[in-house]
Amino acid sequence: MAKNFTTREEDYSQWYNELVVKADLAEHSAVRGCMVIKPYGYAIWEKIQAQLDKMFKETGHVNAYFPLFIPKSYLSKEAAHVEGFAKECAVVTHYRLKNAEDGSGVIVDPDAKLEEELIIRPTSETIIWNTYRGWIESYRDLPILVNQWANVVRWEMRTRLFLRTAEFLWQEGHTAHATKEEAIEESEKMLDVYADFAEKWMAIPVIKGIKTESERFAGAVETYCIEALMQDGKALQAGTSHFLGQNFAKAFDVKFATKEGKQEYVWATSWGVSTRLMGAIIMTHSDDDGLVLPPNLAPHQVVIVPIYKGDEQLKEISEHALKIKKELEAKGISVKYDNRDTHKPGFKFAEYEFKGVPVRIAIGPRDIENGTVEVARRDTKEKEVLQQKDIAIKIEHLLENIQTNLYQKAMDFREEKTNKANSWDEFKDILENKGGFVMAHWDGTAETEEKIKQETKATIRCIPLNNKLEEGKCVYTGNLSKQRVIFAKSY
RNA sequence: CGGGGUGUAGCGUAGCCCGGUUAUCGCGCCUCGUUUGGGACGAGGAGGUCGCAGGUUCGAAUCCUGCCACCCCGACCA
Repeated sequence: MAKNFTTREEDYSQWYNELVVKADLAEHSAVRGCMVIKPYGYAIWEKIQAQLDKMFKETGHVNAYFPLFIPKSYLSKEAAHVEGFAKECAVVTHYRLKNAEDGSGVIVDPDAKLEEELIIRPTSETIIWNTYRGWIESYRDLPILVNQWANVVRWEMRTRLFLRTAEFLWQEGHTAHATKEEAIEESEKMLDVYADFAEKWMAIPVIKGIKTESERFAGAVETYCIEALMQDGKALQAGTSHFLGQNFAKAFDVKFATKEGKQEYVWATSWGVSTRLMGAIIMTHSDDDGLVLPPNLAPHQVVIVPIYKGDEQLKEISEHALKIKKELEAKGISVKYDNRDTHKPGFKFAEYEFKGVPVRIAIGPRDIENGTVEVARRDTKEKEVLQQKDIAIKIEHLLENIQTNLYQKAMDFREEKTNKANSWDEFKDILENKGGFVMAHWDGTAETEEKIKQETKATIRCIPLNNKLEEGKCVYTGNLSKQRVIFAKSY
């Protein structure tokens, strides 16, 4: 049953389909590439949501909700934006069905054609900036720091479970500011929030950087990103934050009166992360035995499995188990006590390993006798027998330990897979044989970037923030370069 | 949209080339019993428009034609 899940993206698909966070691809072609997120998978998303939402609020943001439908004309107001999204939009053209005259079912009523087509949001900049025009008159109305939890649709030609689905869940922050400096500060601040979340909660090390012009968000002046490295050596963009300049303010005519009484265009940012993060967690930590969840995001941090013969023994063991459960819960640890009598302990052990529960406690007659429990950690598969006394504090430390260990393991892996290339041959060799991040000099032109992509499939993931400046020669053209940038094959 | 591949039970499959009883096997599911410290065992049972439509034939999962769907690779992208 165990397959080499850690090396190839296709194998992860089997994962999803078999047990873990099953994403059923709908059978009908029209909804091909959409996910059904099963309860256990959704519980992980809820944990992600809860923590991010807290961090957004701590940085002064509030939630709001904007329409799913965007009038077509809105989308066409910002030139670069429409160019970036036009090719992947789902369009609503009618508002009514009727019975077919030949009785063959329902058909679209041709009389119910919309005057103006509606686009199902691929992102909400346009409708939000159209709304902001009415909210902003004076510098006193600024800043606006709004976030939206929503679903969006991008009609991708090719979908990949979790990483690129036709419909996905995300949050999108849209802020408006009086000054350029404040807006830039906001986009950098939110990038820090994302990086913090990735490292402390998902246990995924990320590199903060800015995108090159060709990889920049459609309509942005600057795109900041966090880049993570998956176990198969491919890079994954885990989050983005954009400094939008005055592009959307100009497109939607959003001006404010300054203290001096002058009319000026508003400065904007937008930032988002999506259900792709769940893919990142799976592809960073999973092993051949299944999912491995970081304790901070696991729906159940601890599972207790009783081992017993007969109802009487179960009753006695349950008393101990529930007492331990209570003690753990008092420390804020989420615990599941699995007393189902329809499955044997061995089956449960395997099942929770597959689901990535960080810590498993087994308790049976032997333990009752000795006042012990058997504690197994998911990340290393190590087991030890511990005294029930003070178990809560031990488990608390163990969970912290697992969280740190997962991060360190991922960090070690990334460092091993980050290499410098000083020649074109070396560059190609690393990409082909080692994978991972390649630090190389680049002459700064989009042409060179494009040629490298054509020849190797690798793209510039980002130019790291606070990058070390060093003189060098472009790995492809030999032209002068002032710094190394990060190349990788990516999802 | 281009190139390749595949459709048989909830999942994974054999059979197809070379047409012939009641469509194979494993997992899963149901019942009963024995089990329960690492995915239990035995016995019995349920479950099928063989992707769809047409054709050839005494007879089609198997041969022919058309259609549909899905998967993989590429362009696009969080």
